[in-house]
Amino acid sequence: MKFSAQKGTRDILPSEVYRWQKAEKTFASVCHSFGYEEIRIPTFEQTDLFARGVGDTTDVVTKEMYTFEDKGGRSITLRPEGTAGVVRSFIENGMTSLPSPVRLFYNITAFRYEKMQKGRYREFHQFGLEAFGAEGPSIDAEIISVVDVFFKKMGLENIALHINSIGCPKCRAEYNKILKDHFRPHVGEMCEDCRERFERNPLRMIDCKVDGGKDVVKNAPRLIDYLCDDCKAHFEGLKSELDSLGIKYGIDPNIVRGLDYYTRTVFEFVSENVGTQGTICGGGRYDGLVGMMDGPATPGIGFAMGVERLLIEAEAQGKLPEKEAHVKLYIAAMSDEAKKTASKLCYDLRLADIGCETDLAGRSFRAQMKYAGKQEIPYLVVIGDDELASGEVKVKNMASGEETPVKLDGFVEYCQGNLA
RNA sequence: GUGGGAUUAGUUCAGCUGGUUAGAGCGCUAGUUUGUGGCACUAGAAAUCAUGGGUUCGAAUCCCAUAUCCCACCCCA
Repeated sequence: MKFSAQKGTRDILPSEVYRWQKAEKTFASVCHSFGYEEIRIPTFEQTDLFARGVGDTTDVVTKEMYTFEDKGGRSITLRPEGTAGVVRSFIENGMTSLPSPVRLFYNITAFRYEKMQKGRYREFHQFGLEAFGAEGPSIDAEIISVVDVFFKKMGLENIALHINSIGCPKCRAEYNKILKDHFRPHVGEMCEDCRERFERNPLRMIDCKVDGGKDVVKNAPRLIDYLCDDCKAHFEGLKSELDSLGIKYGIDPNIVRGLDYYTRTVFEFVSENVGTQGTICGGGRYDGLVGMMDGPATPGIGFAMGVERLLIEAEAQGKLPEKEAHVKLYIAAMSDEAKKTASKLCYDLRLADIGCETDLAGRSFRAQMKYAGKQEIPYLVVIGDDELASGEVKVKNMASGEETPVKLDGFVEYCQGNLA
């Protein structure tokens, strides 16, 4: 019986983990530069949190959650996204009384039971952030610019930003009526899902891939044309802030977002390179969510970015980072006596944060050289009888072939200053 | 949940219409006399041909089922 990684999960091996580390470091640093602080939340929560927070009619909640009963009889769910947990933590830990906006970012794994394909896994990684307590459109522009700056720091270009407004409960109720009036005569011709959507959430009929080509859908009234005055002003405000930041965007009235908590601003960063799962990053405002979770009414906004998709995009754009050499120096030893010296030297180097290796396998000198070459270790030192006698070694730069004599006494100090 | 394609050494693949001991490149191990790597040469390890059935004198090859992977629908990050 051979074990294998479970469907929809994958190992991130040393040969690619450095890409993840680069992205994680960059994301954290960009977030910090905007005043966002990292939060780490639990991997699982009580099931109701997601049912209420994400919306109990959404696909994510109805068919994609990893839910189980624990030994104490509690219904537990592996988080399918980050926002609900962060909101819970925000309320539970009294962050509502912190000066606003409260800015939080996170780097999490999330779990959805889905049929996998390109850029879509059952266990996947998200970078995300949430900002609480800011009502005006400036914060909307700010979190969009976090993504924009992050992409730039990753060297990525041409990832299209689409924005839309889906209004507040007030204008949405109004619009739903108008939309239903529009679709009512045609419901019979629409797909099964749409007939269901007509009752539950007519907004989503516009987004339908099956009926999308039909005139009824194309000519459907757009929510964005029926926003209330406040929502309209908010959206205009966002556009003008983005303009003044020089961030390009397109308005896509079809962005609906499948999570129930969104209000007003919704946006996506979309790429052609990721397959049909083109959305690298999606987010929006959720002004009702904190209140819905029994916290004090607090506006909120956030986004989540699919790290797998981000890295697919980086690869497509040829912007994967260089792998850095953790081991800087190889010490080849020619005798048992030399090996003792080499081991001690390595020990001291490591205390000084300098990565190094020496032979453990009892390999021949030649084989040691071969190993160091294959590992592409950038510097080499040979220790034999001559070196032991003279107390001096030659540090060879493998790229240039250049050799520098260095006394064993003070060797660590030399390495600290001179190994690139 | 619905479709399409795939599954042969660690890895990337070859193996024609079923015919004796299943191959290659890369990688790995060792060696090419213990003083300078990547190259080259030599040798070696490594595959119950995804799993389970079936057809056949004979199956990696044909059929069925299952699993997994990839892609699309759907949904989303």
